[in-house]
Amino acid sequence: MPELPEVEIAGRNLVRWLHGRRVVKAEAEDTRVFRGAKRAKFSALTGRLESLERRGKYLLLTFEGGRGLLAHLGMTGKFVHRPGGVAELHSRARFFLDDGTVIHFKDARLFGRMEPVAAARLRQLKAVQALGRDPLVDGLTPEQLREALGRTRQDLKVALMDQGRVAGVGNIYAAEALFLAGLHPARKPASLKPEEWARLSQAILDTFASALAAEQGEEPVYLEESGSENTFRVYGRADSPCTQCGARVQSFTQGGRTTYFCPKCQPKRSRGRKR
DNA sequence: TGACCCCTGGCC
DNA sequence: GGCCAGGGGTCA
Repeated sequence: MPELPEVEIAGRNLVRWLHGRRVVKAEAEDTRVFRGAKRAKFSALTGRLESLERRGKYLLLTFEGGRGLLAHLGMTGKFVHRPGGVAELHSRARFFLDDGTVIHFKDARLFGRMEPVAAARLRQLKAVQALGRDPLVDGLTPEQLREALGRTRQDLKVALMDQGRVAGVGNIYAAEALFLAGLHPARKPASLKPEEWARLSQAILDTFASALAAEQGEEPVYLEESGSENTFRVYGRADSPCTQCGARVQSFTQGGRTTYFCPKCQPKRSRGRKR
């Protein structure tokens, strides 16, 4: 399931696959992925891809002729590039290219979103306007992170996952970044010291950077898909020994989602960190 | 802020 | 057979 790094890779793949090629036909299934948007509008997404931008977990695509597409992968969405004439399980929309290949948008659970809209309106869409700072696009200094999270009374991890504060951090990378920073997920943002903001902003950037470096594959594999392996430091490791200190990793529910953390590496009380 | 909803599939 | 899942949206 895609968070910022996976969406970034999806965008890079699309750009690569469409480079120097044209979409000769676009077609979509009648699914809730299109949120009531007219399928005919999707069919109009032909020609060259003029630009592609990622904001948080959203992709903003502009095709020639001023036609745009807002895409969100949801929990199980992905783009794949296939030879023509190959059926693809859960394919919800397809771009047929002038070299005979096909780009499928697959989505088993239909939590994804594909919204054809005039390119000029892409950035004005409410979903895009509501996004907070994107760490990779806009940068993320300790001060900017504190500015984005510091005034809420939500738990630190819940605030981190709020797309209106920082865009692109989901459940997995929130857990990973907090572990890297040595911060308990239930800390209150107001209690963080300057050095803790610094550790956290750096941890977010590092977590994304290493995920991006590891995911330079042709095709994304999400955790929980068959054949996938848990390479995360704490995420999904409840009751297993911490990869850093050996203490038992714990989990609890926070904001409706499961949080994983190491009680020893991420103490509830603020404390200096050994170096 | 929290509860529930949308869906299907994989795992125990 | 039941539980769980990394997304967001909406409602009270």
